[in-house]
Amino acid sequence: MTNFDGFFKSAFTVDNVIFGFDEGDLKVLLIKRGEEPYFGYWALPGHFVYQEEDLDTAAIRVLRELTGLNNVYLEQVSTFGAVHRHSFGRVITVAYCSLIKISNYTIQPSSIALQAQWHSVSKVENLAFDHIAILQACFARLKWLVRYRPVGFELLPPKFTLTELQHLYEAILETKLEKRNFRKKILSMDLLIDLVETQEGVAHRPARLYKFDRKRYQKFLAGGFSFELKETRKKDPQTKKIASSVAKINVRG
Amino acid sequence: MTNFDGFFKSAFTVDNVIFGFDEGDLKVLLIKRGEEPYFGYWALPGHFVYQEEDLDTAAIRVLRELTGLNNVYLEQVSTFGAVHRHSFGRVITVAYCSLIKISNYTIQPSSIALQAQWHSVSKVENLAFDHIAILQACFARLKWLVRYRPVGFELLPPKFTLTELQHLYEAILETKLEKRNFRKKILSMDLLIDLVETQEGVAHRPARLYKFDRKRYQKFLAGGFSFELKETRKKDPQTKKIASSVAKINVRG
DNA sequence: ATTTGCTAGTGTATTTTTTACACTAATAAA
DNA sequence: TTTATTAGTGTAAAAAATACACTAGCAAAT
Repeated sequence: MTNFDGFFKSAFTVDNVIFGFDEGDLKVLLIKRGEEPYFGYWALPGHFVYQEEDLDTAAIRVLRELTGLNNVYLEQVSTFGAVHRHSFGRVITVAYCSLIKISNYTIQPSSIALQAQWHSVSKVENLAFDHIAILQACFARLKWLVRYRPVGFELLPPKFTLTELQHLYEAILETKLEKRNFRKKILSMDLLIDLVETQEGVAHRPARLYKFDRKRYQKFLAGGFSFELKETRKKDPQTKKIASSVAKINVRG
Repeated sequence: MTNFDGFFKSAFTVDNVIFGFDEGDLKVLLIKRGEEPYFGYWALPGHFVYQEEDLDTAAIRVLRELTGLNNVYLEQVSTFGAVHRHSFGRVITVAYCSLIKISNYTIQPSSIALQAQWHSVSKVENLAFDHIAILQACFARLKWLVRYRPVGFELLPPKFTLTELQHLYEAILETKLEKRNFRKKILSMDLLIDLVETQEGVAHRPARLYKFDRKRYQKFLAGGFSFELKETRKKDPQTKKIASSVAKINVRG
């Protein structure tokens, strides 16, 4: 047997892009680093993976240590392994995307970080390591995902209004959506349960509250599922020309 | 500074799921392992990543050593890192999906493997390590991708007929498509160049040959792109009921 | 020379979905 | 009672998807 010892000199970490939604704005949870390298920089929460620990387990651990949350949406997105991305040696990192309801979140005292804070995704800059690239990859994944899977609900409180849901989509997709059509589409999916309750304490007509029908979604998954959103069609003739030659071929089943 | 030496004891590999299309069937290129562990098993082509080598570079290297091909479609899919997946120690692997034109492929003498061979994706079983799971992940990715990006062309020879293209889609999506509608959709995308040439040596009306318009695709990417395929709608009432409550929301821009 | 078998390729009516836009409804504060 | 503000609806017109039956062109068989 050839000797492979030379290869067993690397480490790997997980980094977690934790998204939340608040005040009509998509946020990401960042920590301020308390050690070198990049001491004092904002960074994605992450940690080395232990020798006897699976990747997903490590990602769940990081999430739990930071937020105290256990059962949240978590998905592996991609792996970053540029040779010199870490000064300690060869460290590749597996990026995870998670979606949490901000209202559930409380900073944990046993945290790995000096401090943790929500930042508007659109305003983040200058993170430690290659974390900006990781954030971008996860944001791109979220943008994609939200069109085909009803993951948006993971970011909202259990009860929400259709307008809140629309604002969430608009924040993630960075676009405006048409109210009438958005509602028609969402309701036609039969994935919302009308709680026959309304908002309280608002200075205008109170909106109806809904919750996500998880059971119904499970049934859809079994039978093939597609979930897309259309922005108000642009008036710009150039764009329109391109859009009109776009084609789709769906498979359902 | 805390001592992190304990973490620098791992290795990582890349594994490459190389798809090809031949005889109306989707194939994957497998190698027969010439060393332990799993000596003699079929496996995905892969290799350890060198200390001074980027992940993508390693994937490209493996592909070149096996096929001699250089400029092919290659995409990172996901990373597998279960604790005991490799008997030498902790080894995580980054899975890549690549698409090649089978006609371009010739087995390289300097190959890493005892032998390499195309296998029908639908018939593969019993691979080394967790390679079945990796293959499944990459196949799922391809199935998804092909609906939204015109990557199918990477698998066809430079000149192809619409029927060949349809058969490719049918093989990947594991479904039947309706000829008239498939053609309408594909042609409406304006991504094919009509070569005004026809097949030769067939015992029936010869089909027209097309090639993929790469330049036009670049323009589409800039302006937002969507690519889907719809299967002939099922007659089964249960399925139909579900399909009719599926909703889509597209963003173009 | 004609027929047969086969695959290529087209026309189009119908249904479904998308899009756009203007309308009505309900609440608190002025 | 009026005003401001957001919630929520009706619907016509356009576009896209679907289904299905048709015609076209070639070689081999008769």
